[in-house]
Amino acid sequence: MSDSQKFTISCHQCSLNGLCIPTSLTFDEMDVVDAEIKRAKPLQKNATVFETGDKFTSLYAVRSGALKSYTLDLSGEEHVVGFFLPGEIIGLDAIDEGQHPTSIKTLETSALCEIPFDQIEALSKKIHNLQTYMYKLLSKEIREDQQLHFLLSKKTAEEKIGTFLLNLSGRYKDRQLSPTLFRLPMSRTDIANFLGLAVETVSRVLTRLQRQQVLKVDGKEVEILDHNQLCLVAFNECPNG
Amino acid sequence: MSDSQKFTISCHQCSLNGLCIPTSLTFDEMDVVDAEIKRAKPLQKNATVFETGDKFTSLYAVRSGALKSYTLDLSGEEHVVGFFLPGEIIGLDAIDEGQHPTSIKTLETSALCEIPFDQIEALSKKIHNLQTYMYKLLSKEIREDQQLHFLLSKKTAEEKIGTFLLNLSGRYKDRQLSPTLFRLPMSRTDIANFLGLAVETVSRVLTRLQRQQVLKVDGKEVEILDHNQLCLVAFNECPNG
DNA sequence: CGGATGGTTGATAGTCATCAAGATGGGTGG
DNA sequence: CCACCCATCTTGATGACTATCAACCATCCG
Repeated sequence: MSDSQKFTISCHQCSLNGLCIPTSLTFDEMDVVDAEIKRAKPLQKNATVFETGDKFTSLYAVRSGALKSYTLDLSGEEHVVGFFLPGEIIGLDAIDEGQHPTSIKTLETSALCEIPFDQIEALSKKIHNLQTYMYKLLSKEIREDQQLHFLLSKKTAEEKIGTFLLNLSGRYKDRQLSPTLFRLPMSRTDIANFLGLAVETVSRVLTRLQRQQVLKVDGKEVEILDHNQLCLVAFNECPNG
Repeated sequence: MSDSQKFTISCHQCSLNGLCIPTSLTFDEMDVVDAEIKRAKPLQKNATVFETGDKFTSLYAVRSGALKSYTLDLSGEEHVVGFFLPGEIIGLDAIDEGQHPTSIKTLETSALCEIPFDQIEALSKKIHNLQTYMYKLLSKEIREDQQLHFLLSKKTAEEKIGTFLLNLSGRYKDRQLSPTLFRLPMSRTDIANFLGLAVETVSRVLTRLQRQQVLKVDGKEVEILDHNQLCLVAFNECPNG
């Protein structure tokens, strides 16, 4: 198999699994899009993809692994902005100013697809669904940020952590992975930082939920034992009544 | 002057002041865009523009006034998601799902331009700068939400309110209004709700900042007396060293 | 004038941060 | 292969910030 063939195949996977463009691109259109997506580049744990202030040229689709985005304030304190799992797109916050407002680091060995943004701009004028996809992708991020806003401003520590776990669970489920048994790719410190809590609080809540038979926690391994109860903790409500 | 002429003129203002498309549309292109923007519709105080779950068809550019977006949780509690001032665009969070995740109410008499989204989609394939503008607009919102995330998860009540006031100040300044003397269009309750604080805390912080000669507060009228000091309160830092 | 809404002020209590110390565990080098 | 070490995590004790409860004041409007 020639190198360019492998490339095309890997990039078809990008379109289908990585970029997740959901519908109705023709195969020809997919080829055009794929041709612009650069080969996935593998990165070790703790590698920096880009840093605050770096020039923005490309979006990145996560193929495998997990990453965090963060900023540093003047006193050097880290602020975790979000986490990225396979299938998610990195860099949407950088389009506006042409430089990245956040830094990105891998939390474990990861692979990314680089997608030059000027190509997206050019192609999205020709391929209607790609433009629609981009608008929806950006809009979805805004909507999710609003939910996060609610989480951070109104919820207790227990609700925050419950919601966080359910969110991760849902994202794993979307990727055909187990929604009840998974591994936290990030440290307790990162979780605490992201949720605006102290590490100690995260630790305490997790052990409390474990004592209550809602979770089983072993280091980074988490098993959701009682999904309904976890929903109650997170939302004060339960999907089945 | 014919009705259609008036329409065009009002809509040129939309492009320049309302939509704030910053650069390089030709006059012909502006005419095309403007032709699709519906006449500003005036709304009284406390009017509902749309509600959670309503079908999404248009974005709205604020021409005058002020609005808030909010959701209601199951117990009927309101959660204020954000505020909109003249020149800002409402509805970006609705593109993804095709229905509005939030409700919008006017905080005072306001006027909006309705911009059908299918027209934006169609035109942004023809007019490069419009597509770029839309990408940047959406991206900017994401970036600002990240800053809000930081505000809510890490800052104290005083820092939150200081930052909130400076944010408003900046937005008024962008609109050629006084950045030091302005009127809060929203109630203390809305501010508290938005920032994840109790009304009492907002009230206390405002009076404290007034005692410290940082602000002058009279009901909804606010005057920033000591901008540097307010920056210190908000960010622990001061623009001039 | 009186009720309603919104805002301010005071007293108390609860949640969570902070400080401190111990436990666990993964990685490295001897 | 083991021992050590550093980072991460957990657990406990204390205290601070801010929510809550309660009362009072101002303003608006019928």
